[in-house]
Amino acid sequence: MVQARRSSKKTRVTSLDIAHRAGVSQATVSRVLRGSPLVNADTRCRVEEAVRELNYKVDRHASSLRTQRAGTLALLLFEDPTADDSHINPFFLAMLGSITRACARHGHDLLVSFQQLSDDWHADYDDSMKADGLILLGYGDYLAYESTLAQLVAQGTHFVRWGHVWPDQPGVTIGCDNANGGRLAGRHLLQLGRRRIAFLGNASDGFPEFQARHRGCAQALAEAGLSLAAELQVNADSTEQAGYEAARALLAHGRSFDAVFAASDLIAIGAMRALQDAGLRVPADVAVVGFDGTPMARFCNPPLTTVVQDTTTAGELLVQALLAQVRGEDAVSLMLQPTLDVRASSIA
Amino acid sequence: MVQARRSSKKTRVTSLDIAHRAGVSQATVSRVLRGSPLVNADTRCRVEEAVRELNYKVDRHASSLRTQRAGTLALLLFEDPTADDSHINPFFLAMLGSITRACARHGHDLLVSFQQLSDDWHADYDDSMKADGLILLGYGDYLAYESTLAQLVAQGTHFVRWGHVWPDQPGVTIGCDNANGGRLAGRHLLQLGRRRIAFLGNASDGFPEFQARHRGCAQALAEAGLSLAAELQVNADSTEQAGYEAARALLAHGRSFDAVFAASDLIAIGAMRALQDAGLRVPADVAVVGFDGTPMARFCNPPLTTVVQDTTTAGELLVQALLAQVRGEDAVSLMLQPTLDVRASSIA
DNA sequence: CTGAAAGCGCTTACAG
DNA sequence: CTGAAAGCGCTTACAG
Repeated sequence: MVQARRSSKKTRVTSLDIAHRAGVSQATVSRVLRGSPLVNADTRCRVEEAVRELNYKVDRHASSLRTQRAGTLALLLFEDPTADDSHINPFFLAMLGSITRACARHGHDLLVSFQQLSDDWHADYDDSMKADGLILLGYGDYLAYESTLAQLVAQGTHFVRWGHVWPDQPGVTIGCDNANGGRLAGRHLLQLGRRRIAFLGNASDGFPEFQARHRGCAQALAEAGLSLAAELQVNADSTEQAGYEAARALLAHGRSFDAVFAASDLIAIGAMRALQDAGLRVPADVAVVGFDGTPMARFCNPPLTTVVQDTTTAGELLVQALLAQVRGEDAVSLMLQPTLDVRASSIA
Repeated sequence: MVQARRSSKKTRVTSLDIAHRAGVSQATVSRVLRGSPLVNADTRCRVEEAVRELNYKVDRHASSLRTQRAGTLALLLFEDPTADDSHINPFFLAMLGSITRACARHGHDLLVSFQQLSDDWHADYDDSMKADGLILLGYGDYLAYESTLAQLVAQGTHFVRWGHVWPDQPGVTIGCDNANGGRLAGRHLLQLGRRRIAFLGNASDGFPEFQARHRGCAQALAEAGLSLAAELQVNADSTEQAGYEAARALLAHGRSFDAVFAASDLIAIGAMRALQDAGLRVPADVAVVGFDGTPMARFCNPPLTTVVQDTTTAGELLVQALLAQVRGEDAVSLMLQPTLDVRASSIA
């Protein structure tokens, strides 16, 4: 099989070309480029000039082959297999953005890959040396891939995960204090005089983040001597469609409620539409609070009160924790504190 | 500087280990893994078994160093320097998603990088062999980087660009038929009986895509013997904020209009808010049409009529065109036809 | 169909 | 401070 060469391109400039031009050995060129202090200032200048003149760039493959380090991290984004093509969860998209920037700040490249939880993805990126470490991001049933995490640890693969933080979890996890986020939402609604709060979102064991949001909200109510009524909880995945349907189900059952705490912004936006379609006013009849702090929350009508996860900090911490591991240092799991953005969906 | 080794990890399995285990030469292992037909079926099986048993993965750096091909594409996303961290244009985020998937389908990895137009980015990814080719995506003033494109061509860098398609452009561009999109929007509004159509978006030479959308809409009006009034055009970047301000400016001037065609969904969503804040009803008083077909368009209130760019097809075509170039084949620029999604922001 | 060997372009002890 | 040399792990003519 004949592969076309990049015919239009001049033959590649190597460190040997630089060495000739600068009148030094190839080893010295390498030292200059790696920033070694063992180089005479004059020599350094000559080499740097040659590098500039010939527009030389170090070959990453040769360098990585030698050093056994890729200078690259891989982001594996796990998607709900049912997700349609254009529909990546906006929260994870925001995370992708902040992780990309964090990688750049730390001088690393980022490989991005979308995966299904069911895939046999494993540590392919790591094993083939494409990346020094993995960042795992995603939704779907946590239980489904817990065993894979243990395997990654056993193999010595460097990785960090964004998600719910448990006490004895395999590997390093950075996550949001979801319970506290739920508490913020609950207290806010209580302050507004709401008493019958519905929770929309899957609160089963496979979805520990949603579960913690639910638990936190329940705690806030308990502090006030109230409780989150079980019949006002409806399961929903994190999609607008699921939120719409969950709110419809709630209405269909004829149960009275004066507030909705949705486990995600998408669910909240879907729920608001269902409420409005049913002739209810938001927030006059039903106050709505979401979770995530996605850009959409500002644009919907009415603008959505939401528990904000700071994706910029999250991305930075994920990258820092991963690079620490790569350097052989210890990294620990930790939780970020969310904040509440109050908008018109909850206050009149 | 002492670098910690990945101490917890067993020493790396190489093709030589596989060769020993399978009782063949290392060269044969490589042949099997590359899918060479010059291997006995039996031998192939033995090698494949050893690969499985030892969980061997080809070292990408060694392979790429030898073949001079990275098996990786790089996506350079150019951002408005003023963009705040969490605020990547949702249209480009959707493109990122579809490009990631398209790369996976074609067996390539994707490196993602955010860049500022002003940066001296150039062809770093290509020169350092990190990627076989570049996908350029972004907004901001086109004129600002046209010369850089010519330079890429001169260097023989493989790249494709998403953007406005001109007749004699350097390199390969895939883009939307923006003029036709503008025509779709214009005709739609005319059909609804609207006559005084405002255009929100920067229609200067530096923004050829917006300009084409404006031109197309003007043509639709011209076909009906009408015209797009110059005093109803207000510049706006593609942000919700800019859309809000542009609509405010329009209202402040006291000019009458019964429809808004916004150059992007973000502009449209901002404009809708400004109109509603001013007590106008959408669409009863003013019909609004956006451009892009972002997910947000469905969620806002009222849901937004918008000219849809098919990001899935766009991503696939970008990757195909780039890989064709990498193989040494010719690739040509082409335009995708947009469609119109009619929603409640234009029809009652 | 298979093996021995060269070589991709670096980095880094080692010797001076 | 600098150079000569080994070697990272592959792929692919070349010879059989």
